[in-house]
Amino acid sequence: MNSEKEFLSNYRLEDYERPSVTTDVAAFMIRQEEKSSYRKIAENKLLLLMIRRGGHPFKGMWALPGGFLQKDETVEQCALREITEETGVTPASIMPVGVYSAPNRDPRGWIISNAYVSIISEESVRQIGSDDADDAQWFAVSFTSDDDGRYHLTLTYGETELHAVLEIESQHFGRTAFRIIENGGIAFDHAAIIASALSALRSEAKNYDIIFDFLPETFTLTALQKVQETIMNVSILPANFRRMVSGYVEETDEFVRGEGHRPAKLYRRKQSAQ
Amino acid sequence: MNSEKEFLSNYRLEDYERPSVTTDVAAFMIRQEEKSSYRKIAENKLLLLMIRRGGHPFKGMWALPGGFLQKDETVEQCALREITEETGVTPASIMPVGVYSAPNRDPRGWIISNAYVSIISEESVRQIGSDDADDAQWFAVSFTSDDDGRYHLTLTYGETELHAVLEIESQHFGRTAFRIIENGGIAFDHAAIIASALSALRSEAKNYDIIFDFLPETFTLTALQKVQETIMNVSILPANFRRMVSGYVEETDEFVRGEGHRPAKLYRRKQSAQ
DNA sequence: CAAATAGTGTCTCTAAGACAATATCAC
DNA sequence: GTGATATTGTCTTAGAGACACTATTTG
Repeated sequence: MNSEKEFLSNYRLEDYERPSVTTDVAAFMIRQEEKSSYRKIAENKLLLLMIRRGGHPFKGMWALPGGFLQKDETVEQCALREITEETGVTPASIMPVGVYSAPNRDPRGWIISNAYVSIISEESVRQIGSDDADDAQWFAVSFTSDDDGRYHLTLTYGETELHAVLEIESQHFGRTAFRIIENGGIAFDHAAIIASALSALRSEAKNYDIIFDFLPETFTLTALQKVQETIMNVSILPANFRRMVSGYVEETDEFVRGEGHRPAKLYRRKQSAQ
Repeated sequence: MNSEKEFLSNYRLEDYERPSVTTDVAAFMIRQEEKSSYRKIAENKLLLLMIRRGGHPFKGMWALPGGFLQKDETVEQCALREITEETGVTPASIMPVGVYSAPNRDPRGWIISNAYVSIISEESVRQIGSDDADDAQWFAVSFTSDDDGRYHLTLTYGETELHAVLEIESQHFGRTAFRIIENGGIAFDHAAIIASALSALRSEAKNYDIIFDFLPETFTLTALQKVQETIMNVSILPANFRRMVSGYVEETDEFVRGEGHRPAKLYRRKQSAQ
């Protein structure tokens, strides 16, 4: 009969084969485009951070930022660390989207990935600036479904356009897992991760949980509405949007002036549970 | 300059330290209790499968069924395999609830766990029977919150009562992650996994996605309502429940007779997307 | 008939969508 | 004043909760 102490000192985890564990992070940001004319409102674009792979495998293709789990951290901390290393910015929010563990998903061997989605405000990126080499870029995202139940993910940066085709594999919680039909030049199974991350983003945006993370501390309700419309890919009547978020925001005394029309009151997120 | 082939043949994953990866599964079942009197309807109990640990660490304490990930399977397949090995039954449904990777969560070393929740119908268990040793048992589950924002998880089997206290750590999607205040005799961090699994179960039950998995192919609407009430821990007016699920079910020609009151029509789940 | 569940009809209330109207600035 | 956005008010409609009522069986 062993004591627990004896047992543990004799225990050899190394006797069993183990996978390598990584995290891959889909980091999203919303950028205001150029105003088409003064006094018109700026359009928003949803952007995703991608890294061009410098080495094999999938050399030269684009992939999500990610890296190996270290012994002294949780997978969530690992995901945060990856984004901070890559952008210099700590994300406003981060959440898991799934585990990818198909035996042949990585040609280097047995590697399973914990996928996360994170949100970065444009403001924080502007403050830090970007000293990235040109191997890290923000791609504009488009994600739509056609009549055949297929989903089209298009990432655009300058002349580069990556177009992946996917279909639904399973649905749990508000989340959807996808199967890749064409990876469109996106490395590994990352096209599926990105699609799943987008569906997670939309699911969370439904109850206004995460849209604030794209904006600075204070914001106009119109700016908040544009974020919601950009993520959900819908358009909302201002009167209805204001009523729906009214429980989640509180007024400040500040106004935004000088835009060529009626000044807009600045709001901040209400902390109390609605 | 290497070719991809050369690169891969020289690649040594073993150069990096790797964690062991397990899955732990919270398997739920709903059992009809004895009728208090003839012609009265039977009450339901929510049950959770637990295993008494035969070895160190946490020897003699109760834990979720689980095991190490094998090289030729996904984590989801691993979870399915564990439940089938333990019960002889393939779950009607299975879904992920989170990854547990705190560095010191397992005294044996660096072990991260993929947690799943699965649903088993009482019918399937009754058909297979249980040849388990007495180290695998179904515990009755109670999960409530008090006014201080604390959550109380109570597992009962015969004389054995395990009572854990938890609080909310984070909320994403419909899911909630918990922090353990007292583990109540539940091994590892499994009390937190169970709490999270229950919140996942409730979240999924909201839109009637999983309640059918607790029942046989055909069922009465009252039986379906009892399942919903048991999981959500609420009571619903029959008229309203019938209206709400009407889009998810379709009639059969069968009736249940001989219960001392008006016969109930049997329904089955409607396959078409509502 | 009594006890019990099965099943239907309808009133109310809330929240979301549609739309009209007013307010306020920069030029 | 004009062009643009900011903000408010209200009509309509869909869906959930409450509740009263009818239907059908076994003993």
